[in-house]
Amino acid sequence: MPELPECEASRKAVEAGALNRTIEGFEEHNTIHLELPGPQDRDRLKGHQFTETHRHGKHIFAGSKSGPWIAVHLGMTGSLKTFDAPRDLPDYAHFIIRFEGDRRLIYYNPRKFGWMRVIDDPHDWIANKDLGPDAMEIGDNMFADRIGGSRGTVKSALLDQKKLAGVGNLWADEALYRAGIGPEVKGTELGSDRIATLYKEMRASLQGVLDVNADYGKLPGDWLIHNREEGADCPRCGGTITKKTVGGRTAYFCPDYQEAA
DNA sequence: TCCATTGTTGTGGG
DNA sequence: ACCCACAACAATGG
Repeated sequence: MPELPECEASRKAVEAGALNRTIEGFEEHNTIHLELPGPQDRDRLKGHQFTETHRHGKHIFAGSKSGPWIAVHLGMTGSLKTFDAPRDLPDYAHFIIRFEGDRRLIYYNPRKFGWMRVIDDPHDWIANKDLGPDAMEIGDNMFADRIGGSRGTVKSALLDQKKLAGVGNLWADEALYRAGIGPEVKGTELGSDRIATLYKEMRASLQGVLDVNADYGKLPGDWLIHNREEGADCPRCGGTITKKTVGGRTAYFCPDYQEAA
């Protein structure tokens, strides 16, 4: 799932392979129902270069001081990669920006939930979107206010992009697991100690995934990510991993390791 | 056939 | 007015 660390891996791919080259053209394949830049926006991009990238939560941006920017949302299955004149692209390489020298930036998205738009400025755009602070940028006090002040479940609060941008279903579960907090605990039931623990463990979860560039196979075996199956043994206490819908999403957690209230 | 995933949107309750 | 919960929607493969 492209959450903050996976989006960061895509941002890095853009940073490494798609900067400082003039945009020459576009290709698209099987793009029905996928929101992409239209003819006018493509004309705006053509002839410009991307010179910098930015990421906020699950949104990725590329552009330059004076030129247009692209804003990208990867939905649930998207990714960005660069190639030199690739052949044999899969069907889900839906949109391609072609730069000088045959370099290509490819927007993959098998499930087609997601989009790419052309915008003027990422910081203005973020400010107008009612997005919360990035989960790796937010400070401990603001985290405590936003998550601890939530009357709903702590899991719903972590997933709310207006409170905190970047955490999705997988890493919300991982953070709660590490913190020993049940997903159905209310934000307002968390004391300052447990909020502080959750803040620390959320950062540790995200940083751990960032450190392996979102290659899950490189994460330690005692992470919940490797045990997201009903009835699996909890790698930390020997309890049983349980599956339950919380806040409309599937939560996996260990009722023994994670306190209910 | 149903389920899983995401953000958005609309509705309704407190 | 605000906060929160829930359902529906989009595409697709398992």
